[in-house]
Amino acid sequence: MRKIAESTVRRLSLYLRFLEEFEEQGASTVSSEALATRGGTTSAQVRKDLSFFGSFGKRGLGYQVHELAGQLRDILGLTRRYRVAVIGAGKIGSALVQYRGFGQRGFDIVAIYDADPAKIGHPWNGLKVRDIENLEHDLPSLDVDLAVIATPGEAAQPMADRLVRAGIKALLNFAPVQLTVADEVILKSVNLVLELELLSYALTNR
Amino acid sequence: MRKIAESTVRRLSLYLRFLEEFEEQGASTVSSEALATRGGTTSAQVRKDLSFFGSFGKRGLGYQVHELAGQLRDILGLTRRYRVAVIGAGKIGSALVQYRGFGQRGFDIVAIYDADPAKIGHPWNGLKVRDIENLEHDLPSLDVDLAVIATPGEAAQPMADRLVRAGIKALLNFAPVQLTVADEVILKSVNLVLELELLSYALTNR
DNA sequence: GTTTGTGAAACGATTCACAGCT
DNA sequence: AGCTGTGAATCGTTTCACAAAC
Repeated sequence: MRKIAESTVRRLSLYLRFLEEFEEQGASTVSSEALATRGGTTSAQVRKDLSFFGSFGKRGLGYQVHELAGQLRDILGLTRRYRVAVIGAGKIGSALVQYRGFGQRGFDIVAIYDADPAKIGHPWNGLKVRDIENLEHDLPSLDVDLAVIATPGEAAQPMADRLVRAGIKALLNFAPVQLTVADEVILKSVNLVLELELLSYALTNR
Repeated sequence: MRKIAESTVRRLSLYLRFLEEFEEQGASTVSSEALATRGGTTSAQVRKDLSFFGSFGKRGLGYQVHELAGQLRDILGLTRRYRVAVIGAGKIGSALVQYRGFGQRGFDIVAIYDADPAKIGHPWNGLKVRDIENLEHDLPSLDVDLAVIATPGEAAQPMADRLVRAGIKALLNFAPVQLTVADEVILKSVNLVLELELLSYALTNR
C-alpha cells in the first residue's frame, strides 16, 4: 500500500464519526460537501482522501452513508477489536481504564500494570493491577495488540524497551518524553504540556 | 509576525525540553546537530525552525544552551504563568487537576467545574469543585487565560460556546467531538480514541 | 443538474548545499 | 576547520477545475 499521510488518516477517522452521526440522524446518502462542512475542510479534500483507497461514491448522488462507514472501518482496521495493556496505574492510567469510550470503539483494556506494591493486586474498574515485574511473563497469554504508556517520564523509555522486547508492535505514549523505538514499532505520543504550550504560543504571537 | 507552521512550534517546544536536559547535564553549548539527534530530526530542520525567529547561534561554535532556552521561552510565551480552568470533574478532569507537570511548566489550574451536585463543593486536590452554573459569574475574578474541556462529548460544544462568550481566548478540548469556535479563539483538540485508531490503521496497513 | 474522481496547478514544508562568520 | 543561516531545490499536501457518471 502506498504511503498515506497521517493527516489523511486522521481525517478518515473523523469522517467515520461524522458518518455514524449522519446515520443516526437517518441519512442514507451524503455528499463530500456535507462531510467537509461537518469536518471543517473542503469537499475536494474529502474526495482526495477517499481516492487514495478507491472510489466509493456515485457521481451526481454522493456516498451511501452506511456503506462508506463500512469501507472506512475496513481501511482503518476497525473491523476487529484490539486488546490493550495500560502501563502505569497513576492518574492518567486510571482515567484511561475507566473511560468508556475506548471499549465502545473497539479497544478493550485487558490489563493494567504498576510497580507500586500499594497498587498491585487492587481492583481497578474490574481489572486487578498487575505487577510490572510479571510483564514479560503475562503478555504472551494476554494476547495484547497495543500498549499505552502512562508512567512517569523517567520510566517511559525503559518500559517501551521492555514492551518492544516482549513483542508489542504499537505504543501510545502519554509520558512527557520523546521515546525512541525500532523502526518497525508504531509509536504515537500525546504530550499534554506540549499542547498547552501550543496555546501559549498562539496566545502570545497575537 | 509571519505565520509559523504548527509543526515548527511543536518542535520548538521539544527543543526547549532538550535544552533543559542538556543544561542539567552541564552542557553550556550545543550544536544544531546535537539537538537534531536528540529530537529525531535533522540539523537543517533545527536551524530552519530557529531562523524564522532570528539568529541565535554562533557560526563555528553552536548555541549557548541557557541563552537559547531563554529565547525559546520568549518565543513560546513561557516567560509568564497561565491560569487554567478545567471544565468537567470526571476521570480526565481529575487526572489533569492532579497532574503535577502542568504547574511545573507554568500552567496553574485555578478552578475546576462540574454540573454534578454530588461533586460540587467537594475538594479536589486543594480546589473545590465549582458549580458550572456559576461559570460566567466566577470567570472574571478568576482571571483565567485558558480552559480545558474535559466533559462528555455532548456537553462540549455548549460549554465551548459559554466559555467563548465569557471571554476565554484559548481552549484545549479532550471531549471526543469536533468543536467549532469563532476564528479568533484558539482551539486544540486531543482525541484519545482517534490516536488509537491511528495505531489501528498503521497495524493494519502492514 | 448534481456530484464524483482525478490530473494539473498552487502552495507549503523539508532538505540540500554552500557562503559567511567565528 | 567548524557550524550557522539561508536561498534554492525537492518533496509532499492541498486546492483547483473539469470531464465523466448518474
